[in-house]
Formats: sequence, structure tokens, C-alpha cells
Amino acid sequence: MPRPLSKKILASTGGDTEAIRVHILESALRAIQSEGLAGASTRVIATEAGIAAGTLYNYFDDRLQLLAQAILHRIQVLSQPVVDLSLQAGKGSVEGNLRDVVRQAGNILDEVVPLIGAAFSDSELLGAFQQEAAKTHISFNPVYLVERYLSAERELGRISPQADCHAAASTIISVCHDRAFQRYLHGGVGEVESMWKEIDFIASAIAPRETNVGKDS
Amino acid sequence: MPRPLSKKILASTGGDTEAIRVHILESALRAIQSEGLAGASTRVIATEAGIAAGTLYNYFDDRLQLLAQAILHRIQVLSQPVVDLSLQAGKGSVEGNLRDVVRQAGNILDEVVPLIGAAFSDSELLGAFQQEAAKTHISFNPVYLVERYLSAERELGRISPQADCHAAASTIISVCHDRAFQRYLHGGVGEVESMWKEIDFIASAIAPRETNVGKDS
Amino acid sequence: MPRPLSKKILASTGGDTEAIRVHILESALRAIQSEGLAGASTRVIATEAGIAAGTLYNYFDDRLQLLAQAILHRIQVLSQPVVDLSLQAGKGSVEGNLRDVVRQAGNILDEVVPLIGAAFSDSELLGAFQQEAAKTHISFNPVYLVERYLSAERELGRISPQADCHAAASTIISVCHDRAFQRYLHGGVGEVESMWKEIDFIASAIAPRETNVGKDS
Amino acid sequence: MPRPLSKKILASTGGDTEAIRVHILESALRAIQSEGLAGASTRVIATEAGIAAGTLYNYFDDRLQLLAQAILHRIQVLSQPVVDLSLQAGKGSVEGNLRDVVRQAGNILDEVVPLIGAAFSDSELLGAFQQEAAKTHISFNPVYLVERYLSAERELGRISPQADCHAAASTIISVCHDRAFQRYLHGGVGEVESMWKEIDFIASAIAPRETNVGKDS
DNA sequence: TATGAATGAGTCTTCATTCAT
DNA sequence: CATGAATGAAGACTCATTCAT
Repeated sequence: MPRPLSKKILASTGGDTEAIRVHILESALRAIQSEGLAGASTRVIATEAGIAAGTLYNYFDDRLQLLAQAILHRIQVLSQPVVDLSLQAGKGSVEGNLRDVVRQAGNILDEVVPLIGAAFSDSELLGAFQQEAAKTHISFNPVYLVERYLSAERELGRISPQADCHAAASTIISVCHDRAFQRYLHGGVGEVESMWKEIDFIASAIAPRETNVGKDS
Repeated sequence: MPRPLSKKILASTGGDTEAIRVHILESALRAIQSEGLAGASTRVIATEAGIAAGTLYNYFDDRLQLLAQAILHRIQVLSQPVVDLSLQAGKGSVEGNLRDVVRQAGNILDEVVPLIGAAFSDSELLGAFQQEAAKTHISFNPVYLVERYLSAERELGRISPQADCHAAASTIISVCHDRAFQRYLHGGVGEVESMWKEIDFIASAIAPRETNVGKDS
Repeated sequence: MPRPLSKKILASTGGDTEAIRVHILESALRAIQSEGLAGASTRVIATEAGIAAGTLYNYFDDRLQLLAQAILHRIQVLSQPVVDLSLQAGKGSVEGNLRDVVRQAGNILDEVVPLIGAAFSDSELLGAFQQEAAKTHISFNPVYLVERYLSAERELGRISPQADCHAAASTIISVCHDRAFQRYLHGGVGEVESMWKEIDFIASAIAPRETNVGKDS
Repeated sequence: MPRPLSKKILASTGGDTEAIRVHILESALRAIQSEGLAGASTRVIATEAGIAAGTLYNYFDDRLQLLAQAILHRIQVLSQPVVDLSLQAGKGSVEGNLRDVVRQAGNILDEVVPLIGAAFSDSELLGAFQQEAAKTHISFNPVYLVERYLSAERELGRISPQADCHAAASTIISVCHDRAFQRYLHGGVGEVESMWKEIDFIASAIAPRETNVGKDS
């Protein structure tokens, strides 16, 4: 017999359907993060969202779709505020800028990796995830951000003209990804610094060949 | 009706307890790979193994231990034939050798990544996995294999004396890991070639500065 | 297929939550009485109640709580109509009144003893039972009822002024308890009469020494 | 392939079939007492007995028969050493002697009651128990022991000639039984003293009417 | 005769989903 | 459009019993 959504929720969403959907997605994400994927039952999610279990089905086809969208939504939100690194070209040191982007990526990935990992365990969820991911246009590709920055620096002559900026950027991001997974797998935390040697290695690989410069002059 | 193991199984195991254990482990692995970790229920595994559900518990404490051991067993089997790359030092080209190791790692990781990834979603499984892994001596750490090879090449003068072999090896393996994850996540397959640019990039980063040297002289 | 409660049940409960709870409790009790405590599985109880197995868990935390509440509920129902024996003081004969209370207690105990006894075998159930009993206010203590009656009779001079009313009452109830246990243990039924000798014995123990007094005077 | 019983067991039983049977019964009893009736699975019993699970079935038809016999066997053993109270007639005080028997009965019942109680939970076990009990001739009936003693005292003039010795004895044993159950049900221990008032009550009921004696003299 | 691995029915419990209200 | 009680199919795990060895 209960009709209206709780006042609390109505207040925060204005009763807007899309806002409620997002509210549920965020609740589902909290459930996943606190209870684990298996523990994020519809009841837990509904409780977290402050709505009835049945109400979920007015907004989502089934639990899997809801979970997949919740994860994707969070990834999109996290990816939003990535700084346009290319603006930093010419400022500071190349190596320092790369460290900055690595640090930033690390923070994001520390949250994203468990979410992605969760999808690995359930082939149905993985399918739903891939399906939802296909619908969504993920313009955010950190590789391109970094590549654009490196290209800008190359134009400024701060890195070697022969440097393969795409390969370098791609390699950097791979290291970030891998380390985030390792941190999660081994329960390590805040060990972003363990990447510095690799980052330095890459930075030096694209650095202008000072020896040449020195020798030429 | 509780009698003998099916003739089929007895034939392939000879009734040996350890062989039956392995038979179950392999059946469990097939179940994980075809149904996903979450779908690998005790019933599915038992069916796949051709035994009764209860029989599993004569060989394993519980489902989690069984899954963890199944995954570890497969990883050990896969890691068995890893070539000692350092034997290749001095032969072929460094870049070619790295491509070989990357190809080999790619094949293994394509199978291992979904297995490891599965453990991500379930902290209990992760625990069981780490516990079982602690019992097993997994000496296989690809980073060291590659690093050893690179060091050998450095001694031979085929790569730059200043090269940070550990950072380079670590970076290579990170790229391998990341790409395996990407392949799994996006359902892509056989895209090992997409790594060549990054491998070349790393190879050139550690290459001796012959050209410069040559130019100078 | 998950819809409404069966018409039969809805008819008898009006759909009232508390009425359904009681309906389940009574079904559980029938299950215990016909199958024994160990045989009162959730499936049996659900079948007896005409509901789905899962529905039990909408009303009770777990099987043990359900069983404990079922037993307590029955005890409360049985204890309801216990006559206030002290009202009988001065009427009829003391011995006759005691026989009445013994008969009444016998009927109740014949049903209660198997229920209580059941809790003996399972320490977990015993725990659940004690926990539930703590919540419920069971004021019914037959010893005090009988003691109050005997005291009233003593005031009226119908029993000896030296009589230890509490000890007498306690002894009477002990006899009732023990006989109920014996009846249950040996499958005997309706042998309440076997107690008359003991009751007479107790009655004569507290009787005023009229004969002596008479003889003396 | 293992043929002989473990040396340990052979040593203690001499390989005698009946001795082995008793050994199993005692092991089963320990299992019941330490694990509870439900916890006394065939495997637990077999382990406790130091034999294989299947071996049980060479000595007993099924688990229920085994349990019932184990309980009965223990009860018989416990009942063995009951002192022939009638030998005490004329010595000490009647009240003191009754207290002694009550104390002795209390100790036995404290162990017997949980065993009997266990049978209450499982109607099948209760049936098996009653069946086994019927086969066995339980000559031990404490009521008769006490009655015999009281009769002896009556002959000696230490209790009233009108005393109904059977009713008194029966009442005493009932009190013992009931208190043992109460102790078990409420977890009370060593509270045998709580019975003294009732015992005194009964003792005084059968005491010679001193007042008469006094008055007559 | 003793063994103990194999069985599979059975246990309690959870949960995604539906739909009458 | 929200509710939440009802469903029943799983789920993991246990255990009495059998029988080939």
C-alpha cells in the first residue's frame, strides 16, 4: 500500500526518474564496495538505497544489469575530473609531470580495479558489463591524454624527437594498471612509490639524448 | 548405491588417491573456465568430474579450498615449461628474444588472468587462494627471469651498460599483464601483436647507443 | 510463481501477519509432536503449514528460534486456563482438591513434558529455548499455586498448623512431573490414577492430627 | 585391505566379540556426552572407538540401535553399585539415611537424565530405546530399594506403623527425578541440598507420632 | 572380518524475482 | 509507480549406509 518514495529520497532526487536511477546505482556501488560483489544482494542494495526490493525492477531489468551499470557509472564518474595533462607541457620537469599523472591514475585505479576485478568472477556479469560498456561511449582513454602531453613536450624539445610518444604513454599506463592490480591482489596500499623506478626508466628512454647534445656542442 | 568410482575414472586414475584429486582439480578448472568462478558450484564440479557431490569432500575441506587449489594447480602446470630465457643471451636479437618471452607470457597469462582475476571478487576466495599459495612454492617470477636475461645481455655488451635491467624487466611484464587483462576484459583474443610497439620502445630504451657512438667516432 | 498465500491460510488468518506467525507456530508444534523434534525439519514444518520453505524465514530467524517459540507458545496456551486453586480453599476435601490439581497438571504435563524434554538433546535448542523463555513472562509456577492454596487451607485450620506448605506443594508437583516423564518414557497413557497413593500420602502428612486431638480430648 | 582390529583394541578386548561390542557402546556414550546426541554421528563414534565406520555395522543394525543400547548400557552400569539401603535400617537416623540415598540417586540421575532426555527428541530413537528397554530386564528399581528399607525401619519401630512405605518411597524417588531434570534444564549444578526440605517433609510424615507417644506415656 | 571411499538424499538457509495491493 | 510477502530453485555441506577389497 505504500505509494510515495521516502521523503528523504524524493528530496534529494526531486522525484526525477533519472536521478533516482543514479541514486540506486550509487547505493549499489556502496553495497559492492562494502559487502563484496556476492554480498551485494538485491535486498542489501534496496536497503542501502532506502527503497523496497521490488522497486529496483522499475529501474533495471535485473540484478546483473544493475551491477554492471553501477560499476560503469562509478568508473565514468571517477574518470571525469582527469586533468588535461597537456596543459602542463613545458612546465616543471617531464619526469615530475609523469609522476603526477601516475599518482593520479593510481588513486583512480585503486578504486576501479576491485570493481573491474569483480566482473571477472561471474561470466554473466562480465557479459553484462561488456554489453553495457559497449553502449557507453568511454571517451576517456588515459593513454591518449598522456600521449598528447608527450607530443606537446616533444614539440617543445623537452623530449627526444625520435621518441614514440604513443608507445611510451601506453607503457606508462600499463605499468599503472598492473601495479594497481598487484596492490589489490597483495593487499598492498599506498605503494605508488614502487613505480618510480619504472617511470624513471621510461622518462629517461624518451629524454633528449643529452650525450649527443653535449658531444655535438 | 554408494559403490565404486565410475569405470571411466578408475581407468584414467588407476584408483590412485592423488590421481583422483588431480582429476577433480582439473574438472573444477574446466568448470571455472566454462561457467565462471561463481558458476562453479559443487554440483557443477562434481558433474564435470563424473562423481557424486559428496565425494568432493573426501578430497577437499570445502568448495573454496578446492577452487583455490584448482587455480593454483593450473598455474603450476602452466608455469612448468617456461624456458630459461637467460640461455638465449647472445643469440638472435635482444628485441626478438623479448618478443619471444612476451609471446610466451601472453599465452600463459591469457589463461592465468581470468583465474587470478576471479579471486578478486571474493575476499574469502582470495584468502583461501593466498593460504594455498603460501603452502605451494611458486618460484616462477617472470620479472626475475627477464631481468636475469637482460643482465646477461648487458654483460655481453648487447644492451647499454647504464640500463636499469630490473626496471626494464618489470616494465615489460607489466605490459604483458595489462594486455592480458585488456584482452580478457574486452573479449579480444590473440592480439599479442598490439604489444610490439611497446616492446620495441623498451628494447630501444635499453639498446646501446651504438648509432651515437658510431656518429661520434 | 511467488504470489499469494494459499486461500485456505488467508481465510483462516485474514492475512494478518501475527495470525500467520501463530499459524506457523502451531504447524511447527504439530510437526514436532508427530515427527519428533529431530524430524521437524524446515521442510516438514513448511509442508504442514502449507507454505513454501523460504516463507518461514520471513517470520523467524532460523529453525531453532521457530522451534523454541513453537514450544513456548504451546506452553503458554496450555497454562492459560489454570484454575486459581486458592479459590477452592475451604470447599470439598483437601485431598479431593489436591487430586483435582494433580489431574489438571497431569493433562498439561502430558503434553508439555515431551516438548520440554526435546530440548534436552540439543544444547543449541536449549539455548534458544532459554533465550526465548527469557523474553516471555511465564508467571505460571504451579508450585506457588499449590502452596498458596495450602496456606489458605492452613489458615482455615483444615491442615496442620505445623505443615510446611512449600515443601508439600513442591513435593506434589515433583510427583506430577516425574509421573508425566514416566508416562512419556514408557509410552504409558492416562495413568494419572497411579498417583493417588502418593497424593494421599502427602495429604495425610499435612492433615491436622484430628484423630489424636480427638482421642486426647 | 586392513584386516585386524587395532592392537590397542585387541589388547583391551582380547578380540572377544562381546567385549568389542561393549567397547563400542562405551565409545558411543562418550560421543553422546561430549558432542550431544545429534553430534554423535557414526563417524564420531567410530573415531572415538578407534575403528572404521563400516565396522560398526558388524555389531549393530544401525545407528539408532547403537545409540539406544549405548544409553541403556550406561544406565545399567550406573545402577549396578546402588547400595542395599535396607542394610542401614536401624543405624543412624532415618532422615540421615534418606538423605544419603537421595544424594546417591542424585549423582546417578545427574548422568542418567541427559541420556534419557536425549531420547525424547527423536521419536525413532525413543522407539528404539523403548524396544531395547523392553528386552532388558531392569531389576533395578530404586523405589523398591527405598521401600524395603522403610519397611525394615517400620519393623524396628523407627517409623510410624501406619506409614505407607511404598507411597513414601515412590514420592522420594519422584522428587529425586524431578530435581535432576530441573538441575539439567536450568544448568544448575550440585544443588542437591535444595531437596532437603522436601526430604525432611517426607521423613516427618512417616515419623512415629511422638506427640501421641508423649501423650500416651 | 575390518576397512574406508563412494554415494546421494537430505539439511538449513539465501535470494532474485513476481505481483496483488 | 512503490511495496514487500511469497516463492522455490539453488547453494554448500553432512552423514548413515554399502560393499569391493
